[in-house]
Amino acid sequence: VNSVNPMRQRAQPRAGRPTSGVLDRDAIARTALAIVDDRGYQSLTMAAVASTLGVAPSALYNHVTSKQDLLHLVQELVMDGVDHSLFDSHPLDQALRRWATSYRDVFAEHIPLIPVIAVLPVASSPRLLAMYESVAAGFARVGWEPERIVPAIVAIESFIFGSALDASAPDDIFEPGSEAERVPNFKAAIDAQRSTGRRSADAAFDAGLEALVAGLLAERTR
Amino acid sequence: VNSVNPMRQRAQPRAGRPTSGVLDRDAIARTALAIVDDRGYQSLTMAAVASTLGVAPSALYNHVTSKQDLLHLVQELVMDGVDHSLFDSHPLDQALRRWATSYRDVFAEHIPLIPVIAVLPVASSPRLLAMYESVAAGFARVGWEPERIVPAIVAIESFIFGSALDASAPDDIFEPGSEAERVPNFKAAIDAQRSTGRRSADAAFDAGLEALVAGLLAERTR
DNA sequence: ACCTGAACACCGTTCAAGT
DNA sequence: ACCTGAACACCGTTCAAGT
Repeated sequence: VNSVNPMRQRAQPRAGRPTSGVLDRDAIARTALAIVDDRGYQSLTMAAVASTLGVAPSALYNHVTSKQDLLHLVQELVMDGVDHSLFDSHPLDQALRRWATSYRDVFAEHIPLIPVIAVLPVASSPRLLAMYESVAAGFARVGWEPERIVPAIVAIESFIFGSALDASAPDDIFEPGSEAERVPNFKAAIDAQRSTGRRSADAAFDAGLEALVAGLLAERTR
Repeated sequence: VNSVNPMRQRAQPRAGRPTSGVLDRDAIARTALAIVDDRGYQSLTMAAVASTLGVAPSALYNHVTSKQDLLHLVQELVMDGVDHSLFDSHPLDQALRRWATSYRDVFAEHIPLIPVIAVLPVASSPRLLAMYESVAAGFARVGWEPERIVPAIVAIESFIFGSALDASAPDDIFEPGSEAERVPNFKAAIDAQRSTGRRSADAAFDAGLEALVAGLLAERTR
């Protein structure tokens, strides 16, 4: 309005290319992860990421193509917590257990990434690809038939994703309530499990992982 | 505007209580399911349900408390496709296979319901409760220790949900692309699996289900 | 009791204008 | 090349007004 207005000198950035690059994909990804870690996925909006970085939401689109793309970046960071280091130094069953447990624990904290990773082409995720190579090598080393390796990996991964989902649910969802006397077998099973003092999600993960690993590694004669 | 305007006589409903009850929870649920079945979950909006029923979106809130509540109703309809009828007439392993397969097939078509059902209190879903009773009775009948039944059910269910997610993914996501020579074991496993001609999701479900059922039903001596 | 219509508080995303 | 700011096309949900 006033061309000599001293307010023209401002701390706030104006439109136009900034002198220093304020944004890049890595900074955006880390900011997104920080938001998720302390406020959860429902708080992860493009506006929240932008405001944390001190830019307008539209500025993000110079670096990421979409929110889906942003979630891919977060997934890549989060995959760091999955431990597939044991496959070249330990027995297969031990390496599988360690891998599966760390994988479940990571994704139990990142449920909304599960649908993202499930449809993500592995070629676009270096860490996912490195993980699959480690696990595949672990199976190959003990002489598995090549065509059975991918199904085994996918089966364990499916169990992991389902278990992560389950681990994030409240503890009391199995309470049959007023219908208890109409489902006596289920009610008895619930009460018996609860009396062990363990979370049913944890007991289920342990029992399922043992069964799956034992079942897969057992010699088959069909 | 004009008090003698003949347009006051209209086909469109006005505000106020209609002479016949046009809406109820069941009609809303069936309309929602119909939209999902032929246009998918991304088309399931409160506005779409309302417009199909010929009402304003806000009218739905006289019958459902939220979209989450609407999804519960859809889940209840969809659970009808899960077959838990074999547990009182067939061997446990056969009943488990039939149950798991139908359960996976249903939820592969209803992926967005998986997070809904994972946190849904069973007391609020009669069909979910009936299903758990059947499965629990199946385990009890063959003499399982009561405290092991719920973990076994939850483990299989976790595998089912993960497998449903996996079944909905595109077929070519495992293609390592330009990174192929850096992941030789994984590449070889992918090629070997593909040469079998089966979808890896289906091979994984079969292998995993066999391993899980065999592993769970095997006598344990720890 | 149960509808309409207007409004609210968000979303992700696009794009012209600026430097 | 990379930012701002305005705008768009949605969402789910609330609520006063009406019958």
